[in-house]
Amino acid sequence: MFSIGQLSKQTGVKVPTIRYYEQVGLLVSAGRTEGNQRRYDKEGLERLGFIRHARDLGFSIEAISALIDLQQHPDRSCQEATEIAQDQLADVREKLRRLTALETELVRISEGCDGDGSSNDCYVLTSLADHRHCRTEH
Amino acid sequence: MFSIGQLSKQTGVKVPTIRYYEQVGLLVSAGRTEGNQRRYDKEGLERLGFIRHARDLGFSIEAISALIDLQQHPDRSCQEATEIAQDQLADVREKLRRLTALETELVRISEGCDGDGSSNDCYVLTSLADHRHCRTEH
DNA sequence: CTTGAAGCTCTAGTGACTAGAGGTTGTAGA
DNA sequence: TCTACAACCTCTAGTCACTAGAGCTTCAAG
Repeated sequence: MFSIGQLSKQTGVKVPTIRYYEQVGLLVSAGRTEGNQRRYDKEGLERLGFIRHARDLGFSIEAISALIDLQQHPDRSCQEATEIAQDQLADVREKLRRLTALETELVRISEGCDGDGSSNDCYVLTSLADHRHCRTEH
Repeated sequence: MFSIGQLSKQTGVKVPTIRYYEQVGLLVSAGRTEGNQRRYDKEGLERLGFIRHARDLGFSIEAISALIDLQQHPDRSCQEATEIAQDQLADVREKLRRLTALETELVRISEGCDGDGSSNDCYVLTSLADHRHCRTEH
């Protein structure tokens, strides 16, 4: 049996975050000692590991809830799980596309200015003032 | 002179967002009509355009505040502006790095599963349950 | 002069936590 | 067995950048 602090160390999830996950229903309410402190078993540890990993991959709390539901109903087709993962992938790809465009613009903006001179004619500022200078859509 | 609605249409920034920008000090308080409605001139329009563009590029409200301060003190060196832009670029690059790793994992996870079978042995779920399957750091 | 779109302020909600106050429990060492 | 104190508890409020809604007032076209 682990205390919340031990669970935190093993998973890398901060203590208040673990309590938050319980509050929003992502973790089942843990058992308690007589003095009202949370105690976790191996299952709790694994569950939190799953959540941690999914959060690292950018899944929302809502999506993770749905995935956990699926885990607990092994009779249901895993098509839903695949859909959630593919939605997430589409999301990540869209973000990549946008960030790549932003990188292009930021490089252009940063390189135009050598850091000398007054901000009067600073390339960073004039670039930001006028979208028409941009090479990409964003 | 423009009403807040006209300003919104011209810049693509929503009306409540414009009021929010004023509230947090990003936009100088607009002049008002006798009936207390906001009226903007060309300068207000340009300022909001600047903010819009910088937000699109991912700059925080705080960073934009700093950039606007610099615009209003043309005597100050633009080194600060360049620094802000380069910080933002570093930030974007870090996000790109992480997202690229996530994309790799998500492709691996999504492709492992054909959507058939029960969630009992769904590859998506087992992959998320065990970080050790991952090919990349994240 | 009427109508209704557009404006106003204020409060509260979003997601995923994080921080702090103020009190209680568990446990290691004396 | 006692004592210290780290770790735990709950609760409220704050973060960021908005967004939504209630309930009211003003502007401008017909």
